Amino acid sequence: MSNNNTPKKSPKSQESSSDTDDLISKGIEDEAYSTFKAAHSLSNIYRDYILSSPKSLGQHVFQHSHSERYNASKGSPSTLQSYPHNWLCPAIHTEDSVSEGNVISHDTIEAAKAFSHFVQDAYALSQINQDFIRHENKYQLRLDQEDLWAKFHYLGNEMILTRNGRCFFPLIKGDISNLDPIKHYTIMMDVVPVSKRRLRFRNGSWNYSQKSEELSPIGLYKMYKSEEQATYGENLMKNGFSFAKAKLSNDQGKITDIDFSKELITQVISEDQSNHLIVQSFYRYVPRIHIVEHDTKDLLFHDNLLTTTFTFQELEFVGVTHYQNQAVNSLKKSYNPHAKGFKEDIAVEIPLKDKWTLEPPKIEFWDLKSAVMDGLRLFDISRGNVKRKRGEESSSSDEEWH
DNA sequence: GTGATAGGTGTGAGATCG
DNA sequence: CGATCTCACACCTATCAC
Repeated sequence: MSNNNTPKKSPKSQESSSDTDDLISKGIEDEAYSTFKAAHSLSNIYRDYILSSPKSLGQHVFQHSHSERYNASKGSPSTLQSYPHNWLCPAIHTEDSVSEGNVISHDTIEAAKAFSHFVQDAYALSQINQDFIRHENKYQLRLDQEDLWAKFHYLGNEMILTRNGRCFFPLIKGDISNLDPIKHYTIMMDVVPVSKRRLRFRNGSWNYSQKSEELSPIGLYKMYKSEEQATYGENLMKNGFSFAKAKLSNDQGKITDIDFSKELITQVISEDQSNHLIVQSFYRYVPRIHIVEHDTKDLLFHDNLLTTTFTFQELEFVGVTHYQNQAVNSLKKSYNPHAKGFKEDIAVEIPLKDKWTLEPPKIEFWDLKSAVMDGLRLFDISRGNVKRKRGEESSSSDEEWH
């Protein structure tokens, strides 16, 4: 695409796909067009939410605005509407268009505005549906080897990353109760960044790196299905769930970019069938476990799928290629049966307790699309942040992040 | 129970990167 | 030159067929 024709119509999401095609045929400068396309696609998704599921969208926007508070001087959902459009859509702009001072086309800005209008509409709807936001979770999720997770968390857990993928240890598996025995459920997991900045292990503890490090984009955000595919609640309650085959990899060659022209949810959940979750070393992540409820055996992405998300802070880990903390290394060797050959006689120093238990998890109740969008947003922020120029580092602390 | 095979571990030397 | 990554390796468990 090389000519300079700019479309006269603003790319509002109400436009049909033929309008989009029209824009393509008229031609827009490459980078601006890809940005516009992403924004346009997001606008459509938000419009769909408003039309089909105002309640769940309200919840998502509440989460969205709430967690974006580090961008605002003082953030709360009630201040959302008072912010300018570009505050509401940080994920729309490509890093290059913003951080390197390139001119953003009129179309990009219009698309961004269209997007944020929908966000604002959705937020207004959420005000009417506060009861949904206050929904009380009914499921109960228990992790296996709770005590072990708690001990690793006490030390500051690390997970080894390899090109070919390395399993989590302890394994992420457990039991669920209070499901409807005759309904279908799919259990999913994603791994999202907790910190915006790179870490270093110095003098026996993890600290945030002082250097402004240029890191490659993290790439693919992925929602990983458990080994138990869609099944009846009865089976899940009997057999539990397991992510024992999920592996962590640092091989960015395995990353495929998300194509915003496709149906986003379908793409994120079903296209990549490998068991690899790609993360970067020396960043802190946390796995989230999602219980997705659906009426039929097939997981229909376009339906309004009730999703309950559990985040245990004790599952946080730093991705590493070699263990940094000797105590974590020793504890892994003590408990992982596959590392028996390296087991040491010296016990790791951990305070004695009657029982090591987990804190109650953070529970979010929304629909699957919102959960996926939230995961994408977290990765986008991480990506945008590492590309930020020196001196433009957000003044927000990482304590604010979580 | 036994043996074969596949695959999950941490190790450490050397390679690579900035 | 230090920090980080890669790979082959020994050692182990898990699974399967017999």
